[in-house]
Amino acid sequence: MNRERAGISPSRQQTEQAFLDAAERLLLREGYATITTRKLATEAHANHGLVHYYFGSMEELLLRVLERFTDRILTRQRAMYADPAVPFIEKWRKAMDYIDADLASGYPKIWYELMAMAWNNPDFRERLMRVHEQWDAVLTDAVTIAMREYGVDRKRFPPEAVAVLVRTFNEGMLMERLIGYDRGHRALLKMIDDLLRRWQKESKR
Amino acid sequence: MNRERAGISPSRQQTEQAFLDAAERLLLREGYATITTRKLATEAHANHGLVHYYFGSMEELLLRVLERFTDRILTRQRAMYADPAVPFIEKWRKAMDYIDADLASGYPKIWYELMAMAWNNPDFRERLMRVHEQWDAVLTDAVTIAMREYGVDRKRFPPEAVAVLVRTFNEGMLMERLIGYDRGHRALLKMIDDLLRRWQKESKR
DNA sequence: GTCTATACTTCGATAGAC
DNA sequence: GTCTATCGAAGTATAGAC
Repeated sequence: MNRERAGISPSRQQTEQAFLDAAERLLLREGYATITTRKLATEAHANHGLVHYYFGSMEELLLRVLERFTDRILTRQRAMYADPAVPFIEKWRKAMDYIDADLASGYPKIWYELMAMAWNNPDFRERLMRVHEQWDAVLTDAVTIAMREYGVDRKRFPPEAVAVLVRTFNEGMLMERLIGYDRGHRALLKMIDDLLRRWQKESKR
Repeated sequence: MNRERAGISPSRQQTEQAFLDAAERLLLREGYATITTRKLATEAHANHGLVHYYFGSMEELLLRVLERFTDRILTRQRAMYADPAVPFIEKWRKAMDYIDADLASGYPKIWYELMAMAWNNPDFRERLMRVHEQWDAVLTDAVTIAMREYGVDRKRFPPEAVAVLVRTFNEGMLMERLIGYDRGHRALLKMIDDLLRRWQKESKR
């Protein structure tokens, strides 16, 4: 008897989502390696037989987790960077504010667990490459506009390259924080903020 | 009969190393999640009972892998960056040359598998924090000297922050390559090389 | 649709033969 | 020191009861 006695039986949709939610919590707490159908079912307050009935296998379920999770992230990133009217420095600061909130919510841990699965799974790898492509497009656009806005020399600092720098240093920084290491992170973020502020000010003259 | 018939029985030392080598190969090929004592023993051409006899448990064995691997990396990094007489651009280019060679040899994959284990294991995390500290010290020193050499404004670009940027963007870039994504990487490396070359030339005048 | 019972496999770990 | 046999636990997956 896993469900509340007085409650109405949840729909299949709801139970599926409960499984996906539970899988994210397990990725956050223990990592992908130790997830089993039984543990997942317990976490989701559902029956472990349903995992196979709904998803076929754990592998399929985790692929669904990946898709749902990356959809969510991409939507947010697009919303954050898309508006060309917003000065880049504001987008940047908002993104940096997200870092702390995200670490508290566990987003990065889930993201990197999915990445780690992709290192050893072609289906996951394929999906994550597409996500990176889209994330790349959004960020490159924003950086291109920002550099025009700030009048930075596009020969010396190609927007494409700068966008990659931003993307990769973020990925590296978050990964370091997953092992509890953040030496110099604050100094780096301050350096970048100072730089953006200076450009922002100079471009207004 | 796992060993060659004509050969002399290998020493315990040799067999231990064979286990550690085999573990690295499995990390490279399949990731940490699927390593078992039996698979490891097959890969090492040894008996799976010896894993427990020598190391106590798979956990202990993998911790030994972590220690041996990170020792190797730190030694190389120190050798590469330590000499203050070598111009920074030469160190940098050597480091960038290593990237391709390393990816071919599988070093980064092993490194990130160990990182992924650390996300869910306090002992691993502790060890990797110390490695990052030492790596940080080496790189910060090298960057500090380089920036003095190149006469870069240390107020705007604190060496500590620059070192973190270099470290993190490298980590992020390598991680992207593990999923087969490298869009813009070449452009970014070229941008940095151009910058260093310009500084190098200007500083000689 | 949901859940339990069960088949089958594989794991870590160890006892005991050699 | 090395290897095999084996234990008990836990896994995936499914058949069949409800």
